[in-house]
Amino acid sequence: MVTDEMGAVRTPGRPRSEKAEKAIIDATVEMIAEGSGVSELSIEAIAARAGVGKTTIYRRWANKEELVVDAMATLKAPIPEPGGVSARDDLVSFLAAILKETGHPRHRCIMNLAMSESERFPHLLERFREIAIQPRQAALRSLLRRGAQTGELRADIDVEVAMATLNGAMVYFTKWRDKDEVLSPDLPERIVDQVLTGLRP
Amino acid sequence: MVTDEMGAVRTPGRPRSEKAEKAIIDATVEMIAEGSGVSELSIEAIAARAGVGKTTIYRRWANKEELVVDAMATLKAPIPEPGGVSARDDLVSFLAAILKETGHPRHRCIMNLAMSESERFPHLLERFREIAIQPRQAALRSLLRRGAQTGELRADIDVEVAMATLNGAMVYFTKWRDKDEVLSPDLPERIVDQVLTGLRP
DNA sequence: AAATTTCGATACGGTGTAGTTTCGCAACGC
DNA sequence: GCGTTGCGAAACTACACCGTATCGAAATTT
Repeated sequence: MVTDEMGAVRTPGRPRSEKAEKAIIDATVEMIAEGSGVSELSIEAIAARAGVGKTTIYRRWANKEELVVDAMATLKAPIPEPGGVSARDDLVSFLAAILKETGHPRHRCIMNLAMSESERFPHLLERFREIAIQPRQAALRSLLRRGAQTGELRADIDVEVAMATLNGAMVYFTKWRDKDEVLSPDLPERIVDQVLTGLRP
Repeated sequence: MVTDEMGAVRTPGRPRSEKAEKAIIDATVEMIAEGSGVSELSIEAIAARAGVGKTTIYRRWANKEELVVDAMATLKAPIPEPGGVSARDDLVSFLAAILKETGHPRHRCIMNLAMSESERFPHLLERFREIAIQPRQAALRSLLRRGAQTGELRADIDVEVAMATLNGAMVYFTKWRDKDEVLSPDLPERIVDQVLTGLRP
């Protein structure tokens, strides 16, 4: 018996292939990114795409949902950087980062699942909150709090509502715009400036 | 050969049953409202639920997507009433109407489809825009324009961004709140007031 | 070398659905 | 009454996928 560098016991026999594991998860992520819902995802298709036997999948995951959950867990939330000069600039950068992500298939993957299937797959929803929603909410919240402290924003702002308007506006544009309507790249600025300034004269 | 009151030619033989047609569409809507995605909907299940032979469905619709499209077409956009005293009140009423709808299964049906499957089913997306998005956008847009005309809002507001923040904020709360977090009923007011006032001191 | 475990491949029985066809009956115009 | 068409029910063929089992080869410990 042998222990690896982590101190874990290594059992005899051929070790599990990390390459296969990665290929399986990659295939899963790709297929979701291409628009497959969880229910359309078949183990057979994943195995074929990953160039792997079905056995290799079943040996590692008990069911589809767990595989998808693990696949999502590999998609790290890209850290939105807080380090700007003003709250306004930080907010613009934050929204710009989100806008940029939506073009990336990996995060379209997260989005698709979040929007559609989270209701039917509770574990998935849980993991999704953890990976995608909460980090961003936390970042945005601290941005707003800091702005309120420095006096750039009112001290009594409703942070949750502010988060909803900013974040919601981006989602609205990226998900519900007309099919071939182009997103103007200054969207983040327009949104932030309007939210900061308000609509009243 | 006979013509009905619309002047259309009535072919010989037994006429198609409107009752069956309604039952089919109702069953479809119900199942979607309960969380079925388009791909999970089976013609067989619809037929069984509607108390109808599969033949009766296939005779009318060539495929599932067309059936779903027709089913959605029966869900009228509930007219958001414009007749308030101030732009602020109108906006609050508008958001309140949307909030109320989200509790209603029929509109959860629309929402679910819109969020999830619209990318994969272009006809569906098209119809969804027509039924759900465009009427609301139009109503909200005219509300904002009117507010700008009366001077209650600035004359130079970015209407599209304003729509996105208001509408997006509601969607954000209704879709992405924590599972058992309750929606405070004054949400529409909080959103509208913040969007109108802005975040700056 | 022997034992053990995983690998990809393939095959298997079982289930669910698609879409078609057939049946006997019902509803309509002629 | 007759011809036509729609009706619900059932049977049918054809897949796709599930989850398991089996295979010979490969990788690793003992």
